[in-house]
Amino acid sequence: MVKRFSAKRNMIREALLELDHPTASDVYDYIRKEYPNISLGTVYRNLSEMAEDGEILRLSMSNSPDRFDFNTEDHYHVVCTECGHILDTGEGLDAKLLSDLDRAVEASTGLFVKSRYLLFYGICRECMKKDSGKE
Amino acid sequence: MVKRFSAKRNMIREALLELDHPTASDVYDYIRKEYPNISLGTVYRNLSEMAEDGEILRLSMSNSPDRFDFNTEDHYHVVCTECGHILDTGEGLDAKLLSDLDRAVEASTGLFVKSRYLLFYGICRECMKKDSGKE
DNA sequence: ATCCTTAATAGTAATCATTATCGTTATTGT
DNA sequence: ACAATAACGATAATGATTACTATTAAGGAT
Repeated sequence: MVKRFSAKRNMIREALLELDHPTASDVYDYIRKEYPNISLGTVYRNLSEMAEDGEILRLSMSNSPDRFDFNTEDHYHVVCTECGHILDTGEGLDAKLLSDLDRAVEASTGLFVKSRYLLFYGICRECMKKDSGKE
Repeated sequence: MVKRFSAKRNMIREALLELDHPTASDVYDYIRKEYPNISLGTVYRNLSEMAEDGEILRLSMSNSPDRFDFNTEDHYHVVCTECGHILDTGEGLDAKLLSDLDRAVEASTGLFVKSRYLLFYGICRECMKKDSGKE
């Protein structure tokens, strides 16, 4: 199936650059401000295809809609449990640590590790400041 | 809200012991074989409450329904991308490796890590044997 | 520049997982 | 036994996502 040029797909790319780990509906809302005639289905279809093609990443968070990331470099995500903000780890998350972890998992399970999905939860800097006053 | 005895909840506990990381509907089907009058809503409600209470774990896999784990010990999960089988890591997944990883993430993001969700993908032993014949 | 094939779209229906509602049932303390 | 209300079954509702269908529009061939 040969890919054709699509203005909508480019708008979606632009939205991904502009927004921070947006959901499909974030992207939809963003584009709709300028071009109210885009369809939510189009957003979902394009995001899914782009993720399928490896052009973007799909992040599945528990209990909330999937999010998408234009950054396909090897990196991971952290979620602030206070404000919900999602941050990227720098892409050089110590490769040795990760491969040691893979080896440990392999030793423990017998499964040959091909990839991993890591998500960290905690308190971000901003919320730490905000919270230090109260409690 | 004081918890009362519930025969259905005990059936759900039993199903969790019997089945391997089941979804809510796996549990429902399992119990229904013996007690066809159980309601799917009851299964969902109990599983959610038990997970909320920390009696069991809720695992959210991407693109598939949540799964539940009676084992609340500190451990992680690996998924075989061939057969879909979910395996537990032994619970002693080198605490030092994990805390080193936390520190690396903290250094990279500024977020103070409180917990993590780790999922590994790969090929399990059985599928490795099966596959070694072909290709 | 026009024609053809079919990718892409808008609009909407359908599906899937999950939660909420509500009238009834059943546990447990009095 | 009785009253208060947790738990239940049945089913409606919600939210996220995918599927369907008729229409539009890339872009290569004529």
